[in-house]
Amino acid sequence: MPVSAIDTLPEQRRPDDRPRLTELFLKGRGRDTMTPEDAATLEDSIEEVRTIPARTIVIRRDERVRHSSLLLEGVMCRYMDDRQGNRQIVAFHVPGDFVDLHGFAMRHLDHDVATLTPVRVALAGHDRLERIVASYPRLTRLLWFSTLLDAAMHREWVFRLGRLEADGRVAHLFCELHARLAMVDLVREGAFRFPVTQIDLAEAAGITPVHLNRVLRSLRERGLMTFRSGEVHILDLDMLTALADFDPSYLYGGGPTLEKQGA
Amino acid sequence: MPVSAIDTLPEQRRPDDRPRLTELFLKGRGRDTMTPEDAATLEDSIEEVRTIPARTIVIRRDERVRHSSLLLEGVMCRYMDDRQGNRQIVAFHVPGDFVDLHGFAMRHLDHDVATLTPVRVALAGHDRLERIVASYPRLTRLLWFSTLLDAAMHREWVFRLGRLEADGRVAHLFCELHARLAMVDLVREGAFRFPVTQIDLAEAAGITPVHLNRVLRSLRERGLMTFRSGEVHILDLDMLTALADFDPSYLYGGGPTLEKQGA
DNA sequence: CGAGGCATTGAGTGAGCTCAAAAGGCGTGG
DNA sequence: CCACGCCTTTTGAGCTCACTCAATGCCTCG
Repeated sequence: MPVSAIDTLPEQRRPDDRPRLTELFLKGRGRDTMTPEDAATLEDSIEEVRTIPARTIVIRRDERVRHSSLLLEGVMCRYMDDRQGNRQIVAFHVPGDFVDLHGFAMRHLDHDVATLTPVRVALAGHDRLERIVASYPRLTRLLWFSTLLDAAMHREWVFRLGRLEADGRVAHLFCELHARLAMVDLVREGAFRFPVTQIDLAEAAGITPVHLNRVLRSLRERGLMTFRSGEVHILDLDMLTALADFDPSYLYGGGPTLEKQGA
Repeated sequence: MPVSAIDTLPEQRRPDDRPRLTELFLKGRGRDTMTPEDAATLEDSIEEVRTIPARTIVIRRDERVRHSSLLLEGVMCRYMDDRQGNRQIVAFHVPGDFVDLHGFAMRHLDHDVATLTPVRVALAGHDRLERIVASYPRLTRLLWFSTLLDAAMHREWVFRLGRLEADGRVAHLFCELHARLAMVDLVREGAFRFPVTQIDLAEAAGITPVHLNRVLRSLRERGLMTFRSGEVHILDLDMLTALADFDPSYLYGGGPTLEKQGA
């Protein structure tokens, strides 16, 4: 359903918003270990800010990419289609996520990237990232780490799809979104906006839209959560967590350096 | 079932096997873009070679890690257990894979790592990798890329579990293994060794061992492939590929620089 | 030779699917 | 402003794939 064409509305970058654009990057995951110089360097890698409409394909698989997108506002996703056109969403992205940073090291992607809502993204040029890798090892490791966070989420999705039943999958999905959005301060009293369709959720949970609808009804009737017109209300996080077998530690709250045990 | 305890048998490193240990790393995926100096530097990061028995847990989740393992021989896996003890394998590893290189940038892992067969691994110290990041940007990007390859495989597993039915999942798994093992020259006339149990395969495919067994029978009866006593024979790769909706491009044969299309 | 793990097969059950239909929401054009 | 159309959401009915439970055979190893 996403129409192609990158209808971009380039914005003017004002000098005074310099330290602003990347402020959500790795927030709650070790951003604070970044030196002011690292932060400024990262900020300098942003060449442009774009506004993109909802339901737009931003990058097609196999396409050569020359910049990476830091999501500032809105929701994006990455997905793959099978031969019959059935879609599997492999990642949701929320503000603060470097959506396609892996495109820097991979040169081209193995999946499509699209917006689900209208978004604002900050574009980091790969030539500038190249300079970071050449001269800022600590920042380089943080960028690397952030792509590994995505990999950790992928693993958790594998777990979700491999081991959980439909209600657990949906619960897990919302537990993850709740935790991730909370880290960038987008949750208010257990509620957050996530304006996607039930079809999108079904394509991420690996179930049919019809069954997803039934699962949502069940979760609502059990008093665990509601999803209505893009608004999520978590009513019983403990029960939802238990149903999802959810353990947020894969999100690396605190960042890479936070140790759990000795040895 | 894997017993804990790292029963390691440290080997003596002979000076003459210097250029040998890392020779499978990124083979078929841009290893050739590595300069001799890069290759030597990588080789120098290896501190030790270990032999580890089958069914041994090598790294437990949350454990602080100080070196990363390049698999030389054998099969390893990464997995996560749910609260009831059901296991989901999230990755298989074959020779040439840097099994837990992500542990370098993450400091601790969100899953366990175990051997499935007896293995030989080369251990790269994180302090030496740190020096690579500080001084060898091109090699750093290749290391980064190799962790992103794992992420790409994770995504494909998400697709497999989210969109395929049991026979497709199993077919996909074997298509991937076939392609990956072929890259490191471990396939002979469509046959390769993969000495794991049907239980392991089931834990990777997200189905029960009983059903996996039925699927294997079906694939065998349809003349697509056989799996017997750790030996895989691909009999009809085209049909298997079609059944699996398999497209090997996510394995980045040729490496990061190989472009597919312009723009 | 016995024990334990793995592989295999059967029978019955159930979660999630397909097919189908209808209601609600929203934007566009007459 | 209303009507239409399209997409999304919702619900029902029947079916199927994969599950559970169970039993048996096989193979390896002590």
